[in-house]
Amino acid sequence: MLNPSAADPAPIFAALGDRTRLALLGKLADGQARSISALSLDTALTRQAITKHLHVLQDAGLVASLRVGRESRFAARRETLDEARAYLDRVSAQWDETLGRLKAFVEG
Amino acid sequence: MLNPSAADPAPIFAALGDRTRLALLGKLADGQARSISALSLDTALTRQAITKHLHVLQDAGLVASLRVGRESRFAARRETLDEARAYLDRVSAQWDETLGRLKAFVEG
DNA sequence: ATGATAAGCAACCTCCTGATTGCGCATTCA
DNA sequence: TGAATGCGCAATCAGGAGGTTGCTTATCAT
Repeated sequence: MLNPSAADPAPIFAALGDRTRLALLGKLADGQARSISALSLDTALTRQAITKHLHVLQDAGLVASLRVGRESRFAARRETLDEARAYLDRVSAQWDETLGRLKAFVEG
Repeated sequence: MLNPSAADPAPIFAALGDRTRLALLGKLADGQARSISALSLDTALTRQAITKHLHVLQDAGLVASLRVGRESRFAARRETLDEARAYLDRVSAQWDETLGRLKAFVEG
């Protein structure tokens, strides 16, 4: 299985837990693949910093890369984000089954 | 506004990006409030380690604590998890608007 | 062939994180 | 009152995260 963190969503959330990386995902949200240089524009960070962040996203499965000529293009991956969504939905559903939470909070 | 990270979901995801903390949220998923000691059972970690993780979750707004006698009880907070869900849903919806992503991935 | 552009690699640095240990304080119970 | 329980605080430590700089390699255009 090449899919990273199939049954452990923590690495996915960890990858999402950074402003810069969320911004990168935002830039890739239109579905277009972009080179590292393109993704480094409008950023205070260096190209290498962006590269590292992209690799973190890639290790988490949130983006995929493809080398085209001298540039390597990154695109967002749908599946992994859906994994994270599914996990939160599951937790949320579990919480839904328990009412009177505030009551229990006081009474223990 | 006391609500942490109202417009910046990164800290929420960062808090979720740890196995131990996800496990803690799992234990609290039944809506019951639990003491630190109770949450430290069935764990290889020390009580202090659990305490730190709980504070991380609290700073992110994912749990709330209440001191009762000599114990401090933690309970899951619904709102912040919903924030994270809403964010992922927004991103996902944005991605939905763009078809032919794989096509664009090659063509750039 | 030459120069510019895109990216990779490696070393380095600072700061944060996860975790431990040791101790002290408050609360409950016998 | 005295012992046990639950917790907080502080110091400490190893390792990883985020970021930079410097250099090299590959590709494209002229």
